[in-house]
Amino acid sequence: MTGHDNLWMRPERPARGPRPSFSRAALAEAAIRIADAEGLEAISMRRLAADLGAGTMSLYRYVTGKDEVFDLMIDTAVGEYLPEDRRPPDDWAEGLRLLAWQARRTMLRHPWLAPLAAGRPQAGPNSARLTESALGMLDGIGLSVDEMLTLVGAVFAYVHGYIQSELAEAEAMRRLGLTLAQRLARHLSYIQSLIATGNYPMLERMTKEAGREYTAADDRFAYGLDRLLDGIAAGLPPRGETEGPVSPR
Amino acid sequence: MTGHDNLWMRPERPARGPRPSFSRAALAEAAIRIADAEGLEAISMRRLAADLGAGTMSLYRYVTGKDEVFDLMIDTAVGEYLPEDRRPPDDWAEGLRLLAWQARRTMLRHPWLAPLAAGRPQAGPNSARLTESALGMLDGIGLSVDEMLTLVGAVFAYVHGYIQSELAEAEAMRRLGLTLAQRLARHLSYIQSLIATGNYPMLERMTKEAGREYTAADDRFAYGLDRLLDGIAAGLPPRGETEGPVSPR
DNA sequence: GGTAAAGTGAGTACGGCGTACTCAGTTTTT
DNA sequence: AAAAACTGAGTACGCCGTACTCACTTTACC
Repeated sequence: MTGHDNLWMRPERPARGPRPSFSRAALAEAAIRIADAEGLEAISMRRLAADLGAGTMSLYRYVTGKDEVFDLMIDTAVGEYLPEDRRPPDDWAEGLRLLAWQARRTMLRHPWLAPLAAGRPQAGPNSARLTESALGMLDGIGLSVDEMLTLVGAVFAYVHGYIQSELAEAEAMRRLGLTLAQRLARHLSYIQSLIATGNYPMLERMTKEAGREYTAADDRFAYGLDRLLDGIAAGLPPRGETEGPVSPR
Repeated sequence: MTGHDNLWMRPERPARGPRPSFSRAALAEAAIRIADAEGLEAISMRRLAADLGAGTMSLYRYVTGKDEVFDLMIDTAVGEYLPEDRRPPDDWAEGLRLLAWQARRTMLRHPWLAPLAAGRPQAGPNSARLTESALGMLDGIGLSVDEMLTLVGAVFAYVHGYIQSELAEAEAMRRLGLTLAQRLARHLSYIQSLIATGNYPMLERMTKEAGREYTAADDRFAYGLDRLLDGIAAGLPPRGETEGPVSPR
């Protein structure tokens, strides 16, 4: 036990011995490439090692197990939330909105990210930069740190939840049949049988009226995000005062 | 191919042949019992069959594969969102709030539910009842069906996202060390090393100021939910008019 | 009441997985 | 020169999902 049981505390280069033949970043990149192309399930230690041109068990010199591979992937991808060149807007709500949209774009580009990140707390360097950035946006508007964390947590909860449902929908369509029509027909016949009982008036309306005005996934995402930010803003203390009507506790 | 490739359309009792020795409901219950006690990973076809006192391959008479086991579990658990005895409140926001709280309570009782349900669209009978109920709450306030779906989707996105992060936190604490102190120390030493660079002023404040006022997970959940519902309400068309300032498109 | 359908537990098998362990050999720092 | 830490290769264990067969029992229909 060297005392470094945390991935991010462990030095990447050993004190002595030969130079490792690839880097953590390369490992993360290779894993991300596989997951992007073939899904999360395609990642195995054997496959990853093969892609890196390494022996399977050599990976365990870089990483204590598969979980740390996932940690590396997550933190690398989370880095894409934050473009380094642009400074965040002055308005906190604008800043969080921008962050949310960048997060969504990243999670759509890496469909494995949202489901994977949802299940584990994040502690890597890019996650730290993200937290730093988000909290920085809220600095100076009269909130305590605890309140800031509650507020940011609410926004990210929505973002993660929305994107996961968006991805699940897309994934189901991609997997079963190719066409939307096929997929609907599959479930619709069951829903029709429910409607026939007469106990589902709203579902009946749904089958008849839904889809009249097509709402893009972008717009649905924007709707919830903007309502949430509106509601938060309405509850914040007005400028100069320390207590608002509904501040995040 | 009998034509019933949908689990819910397939008759539970065969037209001929002996009575199956257990029911779909019993299968779902057994799986839920395992997952509640030992986590989702503890569920395997072999284990599930053993618990049911059945041969492993006999399960495939009830279900086409493990995925359908999950579908059964999800739909059974989702049934707990909706207590049958109580009628929903007249106010739509009150109704959705209540539903959200019931969903959260159920997902905390079954920690495997949120991660599992997030990844797949739901099409079972209880999911249908849930959709029916949620849409019914929004009936008569001047929204189209598409708008209702967008609105409900936003609320559930938040609920799912929040609970998953809540569960991830709890899980990480349960798994690593038992105490909160241990877990914090593990990551804190890394965060301290970041702070030492001077580039993370907000993280520095966080380590010093966070936790002054303890915010219960319940309160944080309520905060985001209530802000979201507030924001939605503020955007809805006022009574009697058909166009509001920000209606869900 | 016979027949066909659909259930049953048991067993075998295949290919994949994470990961623990060994080994002989090489590279780098002290 | 010595020690540390890397390397690919190989072996092994115990899980997993699920496909397939077998001899059998139970039930519904004609």
